[in-house]
Amino acid sequence: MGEIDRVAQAVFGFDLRPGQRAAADSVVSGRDTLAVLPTGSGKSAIYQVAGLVLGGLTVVVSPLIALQRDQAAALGRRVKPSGEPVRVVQLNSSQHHGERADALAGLRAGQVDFVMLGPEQLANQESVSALSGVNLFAVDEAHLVSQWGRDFRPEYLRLPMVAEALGGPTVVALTATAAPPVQADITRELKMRRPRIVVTDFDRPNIHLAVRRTRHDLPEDRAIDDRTVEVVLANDSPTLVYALTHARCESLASRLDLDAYRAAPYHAGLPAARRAQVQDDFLAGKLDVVVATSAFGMGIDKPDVRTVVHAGVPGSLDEYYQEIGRAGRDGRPARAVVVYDPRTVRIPRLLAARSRISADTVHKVVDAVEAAPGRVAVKAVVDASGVSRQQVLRVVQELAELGFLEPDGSDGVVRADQLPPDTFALVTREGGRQQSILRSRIEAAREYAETDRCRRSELLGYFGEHYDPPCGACDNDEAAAAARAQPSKAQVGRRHHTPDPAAKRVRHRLWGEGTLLSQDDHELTVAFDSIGYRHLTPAVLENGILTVED
DNA sequence: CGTCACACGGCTAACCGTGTGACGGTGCTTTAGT
Repeated sequence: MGEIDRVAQAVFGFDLRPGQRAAADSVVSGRDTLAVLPTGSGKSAIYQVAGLVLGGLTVVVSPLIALQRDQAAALGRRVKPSGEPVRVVQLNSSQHHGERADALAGLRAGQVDFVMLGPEQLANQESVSALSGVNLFAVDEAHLVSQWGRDFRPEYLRLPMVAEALGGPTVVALTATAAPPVQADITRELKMRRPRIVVTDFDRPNIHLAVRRTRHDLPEDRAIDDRTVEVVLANDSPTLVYALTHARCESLASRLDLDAYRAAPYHAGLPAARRAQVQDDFLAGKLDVVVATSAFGMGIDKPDVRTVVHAGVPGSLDEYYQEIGRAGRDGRPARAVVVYDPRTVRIPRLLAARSRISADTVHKVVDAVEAAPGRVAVKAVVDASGVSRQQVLRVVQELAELGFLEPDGSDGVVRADQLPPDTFALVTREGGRQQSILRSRIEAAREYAETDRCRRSELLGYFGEHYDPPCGACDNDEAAAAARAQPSKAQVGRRHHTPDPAAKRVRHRLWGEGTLLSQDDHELTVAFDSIGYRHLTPAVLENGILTVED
């Protein structure tokens, strides 16, 4: 029995499962590691066990203060093999002065095993300078690096610089969902060195998949609400409904409330206390239905959610899979239903368009950077340009990726060179590239809703996993079986699917490199690094437009 | 970007086309003032 198993047993009282074990092994041997493991499979055990085996300080980056708090509380109850308690501290803005001072003092004295914090804390000199002896740098919910780093929380993209400033510890990134292009994005953005990627089977066979169309003769909102209520009534609760706007959350929750469900809305427009109450009530079984935006879900571990309904298709299948993954964690049958109305696709489209950095912002930031000689601090650029810190960080990040700037782990931006005259055009072009990736992800989600093929096969195909249809547990397979009049049960259970973590890399004459996700007689699906998802005819392989790399 | 509610003009009775404006997600932080 190795050190890893001993620590897992002695400290946590369980054996690691194969995926956890493989990831922990890789981390302990010093390899940067990305672990893509299904929700509820104990991803945190990986950095916890590996951190204790490696010794020293483990920095854990986690997106929500509530998650940091939960993890710290759970970990702080553990006792090391030496008999000492595991020492965990947090750093965030909700702490009292004394609490923060104690945490910093403990860190400076080198008495801490784990520090839990958000990426923003790592832009804070006081926090960073207290960290020493860091042997492991863990990024939880790592898909957010890709999902939020470019716009919403740009501090996510500064993590690799901080890790380097901390002496370049081993990096472990953990997530439940990441299609191959997202995996590539995470390892690239975190600047992981020769990353080992551990991916376990994506399929959740107990979740039945279906899509219901709305009535097109009704106004959009009414059409969605009607069909969603119908679907909720027809399925078992507890139920989680995902809506795209606050207004839909409110109207659906009140309609379901009238239908004698204990239902509540949940979105970022509600006061924090109310949100906490809804979450607690849902976990405690005091609510049948929560109607939420994407704000709901991270850190929610409720095993008996029977139904997840999407009132409108989200902006990507990555988000979709993340959200339906909250159904049926107890392994018992559960259902995921999309209420599909082509009109609602405008919402993800709008949000994608809005996430683009404005030309005006790019101009102001570029001007401010050019006007200051040598090393410029982000704060100085904020003051000089009149642009918000968030927006400045986004432009600075783009300039860094283009190789014009070298940001460092502090608040500084190091100018490698004079900015070339076409800087503005290059940043804009990069923005256009990001836009086309976002649009292709939206289209892939829409295609999932519109397909008449096996949904499991389509969904897993998006994640680069081959699955031979039919699954027998989706609406399309059931409809096909019914159409054949003599449904053959022999099909079910005789299925073949293989995780394909080493999906083939290909090169297209126009679109450059990408990952081949699926291939059959009449269609190839490729996720291109430059433009996102595209469907191609197999002829492109024969005429050499697309070539497979070794 | 796209949908929809509402107002308006046209023009004489109820309604049609056109124009206009409102609306739309995710969290940290930090500070000023109750």
